[in-house]
Amino acid sequence: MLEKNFNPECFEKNFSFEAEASLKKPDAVPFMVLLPPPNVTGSLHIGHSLCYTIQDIIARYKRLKGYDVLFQPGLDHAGIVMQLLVEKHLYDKGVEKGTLTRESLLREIWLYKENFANTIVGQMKALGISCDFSRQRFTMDENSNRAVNKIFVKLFNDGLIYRGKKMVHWDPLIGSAVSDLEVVEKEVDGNLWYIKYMLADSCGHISVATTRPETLFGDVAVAVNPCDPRYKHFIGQEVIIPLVGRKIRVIADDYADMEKGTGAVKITPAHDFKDYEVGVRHDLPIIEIMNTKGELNENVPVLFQKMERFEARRKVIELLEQEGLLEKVEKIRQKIPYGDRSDAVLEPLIMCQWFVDAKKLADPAIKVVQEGKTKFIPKRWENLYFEWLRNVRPWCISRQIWWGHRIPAWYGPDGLVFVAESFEEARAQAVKFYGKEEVQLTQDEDVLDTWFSSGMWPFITLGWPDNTAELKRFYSKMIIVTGFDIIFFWIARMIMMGIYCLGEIPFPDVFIHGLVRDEKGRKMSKSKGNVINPLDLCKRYGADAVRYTLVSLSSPGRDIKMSEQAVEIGRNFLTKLWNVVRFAQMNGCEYDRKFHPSQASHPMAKWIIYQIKQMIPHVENSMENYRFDEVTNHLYHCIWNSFCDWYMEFIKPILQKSYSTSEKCCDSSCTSLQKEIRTTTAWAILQFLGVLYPISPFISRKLSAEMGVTDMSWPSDINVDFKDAVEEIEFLKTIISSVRSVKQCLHFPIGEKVKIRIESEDPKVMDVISRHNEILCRMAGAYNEEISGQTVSIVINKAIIRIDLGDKINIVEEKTRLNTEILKLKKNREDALSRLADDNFLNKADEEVIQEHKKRVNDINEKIQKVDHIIQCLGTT
RNA sequence: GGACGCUUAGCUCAGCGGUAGAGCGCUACAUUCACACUGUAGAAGUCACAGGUUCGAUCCCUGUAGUGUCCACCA
Repeated sequence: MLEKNFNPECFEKNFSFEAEASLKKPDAVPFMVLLPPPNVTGSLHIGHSLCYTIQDIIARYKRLKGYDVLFQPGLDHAGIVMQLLVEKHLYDKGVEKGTLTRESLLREIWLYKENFANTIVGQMKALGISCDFSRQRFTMDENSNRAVNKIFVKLFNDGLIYRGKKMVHWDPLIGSAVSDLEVVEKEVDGNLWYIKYMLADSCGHISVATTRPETLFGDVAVAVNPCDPRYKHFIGQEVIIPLVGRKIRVIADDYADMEKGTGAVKITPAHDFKDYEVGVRHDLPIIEIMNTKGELNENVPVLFQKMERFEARRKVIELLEQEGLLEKVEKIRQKIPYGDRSDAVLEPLIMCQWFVDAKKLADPAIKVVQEGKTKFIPKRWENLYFEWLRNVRPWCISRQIWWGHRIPAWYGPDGLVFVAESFEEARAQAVKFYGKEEVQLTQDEDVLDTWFSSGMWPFITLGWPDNTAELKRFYSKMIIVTGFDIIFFWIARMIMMGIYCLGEIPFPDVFIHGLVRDEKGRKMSKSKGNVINPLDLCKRYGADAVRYTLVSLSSPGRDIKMSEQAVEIGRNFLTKLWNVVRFAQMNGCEYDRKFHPSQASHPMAKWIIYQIKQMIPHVENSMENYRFDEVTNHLYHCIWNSFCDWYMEFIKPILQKSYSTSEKCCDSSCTSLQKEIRTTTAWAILQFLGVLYPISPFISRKLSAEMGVTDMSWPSDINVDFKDAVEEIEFLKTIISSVRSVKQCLHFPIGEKVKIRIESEDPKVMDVISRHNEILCRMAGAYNEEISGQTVSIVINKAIIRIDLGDKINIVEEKTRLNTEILKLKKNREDALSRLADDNFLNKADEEVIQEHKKRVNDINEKIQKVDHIIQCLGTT
């Protein structure tokens, strides 16, 4: 028997879903949910909870629907993030950064990796995620490493990977290059300094505005717009760089914007992306003035050498001011690029790095989405995807850190590079190339961008490059669920890599969910202190409630405003369910496997069966469309409003034993009626639990087990036609609600029963009333008997319900109420009639709509007639 | 600067070419009946604004305003 209090903590921990997660159905249709691998560093945040819950719902639903589901978990090695984190941990333990060798640092990181991984798996299990943990993968597994090398070599041989000297975003704090995507622009307060560059051959100067005066040491020109009348005569002249005295030429280039600054801009090709392009156009020299630590190098005056970049900036300004070369300073808001992981100001530096020519990979990836082979849901995210891929730039994939896939490239003594899947192969290449027995080779020090291997996730998790059975069975049959923020980082690259490596799309559907924000709509962040920890919530409210709440709030293309209070939505609903099941249990509702809904005879049983029959296709439709908010909505109303509020109240007298003895209309089948109701009730509950199971699996399992059913199953087709019974019950519901409403509106004491009388010329209506008289009176708080004197009357379909409210009734008010009602009815009738009088409407509207309007008019007429009649009666009494 | 969203009840959000919906909140009543994490009833909306298409627009189109996000941008 269920405990009185619904306490998820007591039973959630007892359930493990590993058995069903690893269950294989070789004869069924394969379907795969590919879990985006969380960073091995992380613990799960509320965004993960939503993402994983959605995937778990899909996986469980598909399992119930008979698919052979592979729900594949894994972890990402998270190169830079992981190395930074472990270095910090070690630092806290007293290990200075830079004192460990490559090998010893990697050893340490692997140890941490094991710990972190266990934490994440534990958290996922607590949330009830039913992925197959026996198939847990890691981006640095043995086969993944082989895959990475193999693809690197293939891309290299195809000319799609190259090593070259280019300008990259450099993170001085991490000491590594990063890709464009790892740059975040932040708007900050800054200064715009106006500096005088004196003319070399005559007096006068050109003023140049800059936000980075320290880079003047690397200046090689000053550019002005060829159309700018202010500077036309300066073109070709020489100016002197302040503090260094080097002469540079004034050049004409469209790049100089007449509106910005002074219209003259200093050109520093070694330290600015745009300036670099100008330098190339004008064949200007490149002067690098900064080292990889962000300090000025030997190409600047001695005073500045080894000076940190921001210190150098202050010093430059100070000296310029002393020399009277600083014209003015302007306070501005400016956007500055920061590293997304280090939060350090990035420097554009020219360096030798490895790049992927993403442009060539992008074209087929654009095509498959255009052709609808891969679909984004909601569709509008495709725009973002196209936009990025069409403008994709070379992808810098080398990172100057140690944790990650080491680049499979080896250098000969003369610096020549040999790219191969292994050292042995590289050596063989080198031996052949140099024609010597022994060649000294050194491997490239760099590792690959984490996203390089993440891009292969769909197939390395299935065992590629080995030709496994899983690969054959599940590749391109999977769904990806993720947030829009990694469409570029991950989705685009998986599609590119998938097509390039296997010649086939990895997945037909990409479902993009919204971001989880705080209750005010702000992004959650540690610094704001508005982070909601999902595991705390699970502890307090239960994982089921958290899961239910998250998806009930998630609508397509919209972010979710989440608060702790919101979880009460799920908690309250599940408590209600718990209680109603407990009540059913207390009343001997037992599941009977042999029961079929078509056997039901009692109208209320038929009614609830019908409600469930109606709900199932709605839920299925919503599931197929990834509308989990709709799924919860359908369930909520069917369980709470239909089942608890109406059905349960309705059958209470039947369930409770005394009913069977006092009920007169029943013959010996009384106990069989009771049995039918009990069985129907249990059956209904199990249908609900089956539908709820994908969303809130713990409680579904728990309650199911209480009903003696251990296997969860999706409701099978309910093929019944209970139209008459449904109409009958709906009619009763309206009467009950209306009587209640009249009683309360006129302040009739709630606890007191009111006298009612129901009249109708239709014998069918009177039959319904007499059959359900007892429950009708019970639920309406009334008793049905002769009434003499004043009544309030309401019209429902073909019946008039007269209610005796004693001294609460005021004839004048009652007449007013009825007259107002007639006015309202007439207004509605007028609306409909005016449409029906319009030829345009009659000619052009759908026949169905016209009929509907006609019926509306008829119904209203009938009702007006009855209400009118009531008013007449009031007048005469 | 470019692109994409959003604007519906006090709040959070569904919806839809044919009489405007839910949850929460609010108001009144009920006090131990499975459930106060409850029940019953109720109030509450110019569907941002202006045009257009249509027999009919909250819904489709155009524009305006407000708001949010992403991309680009170190003068």
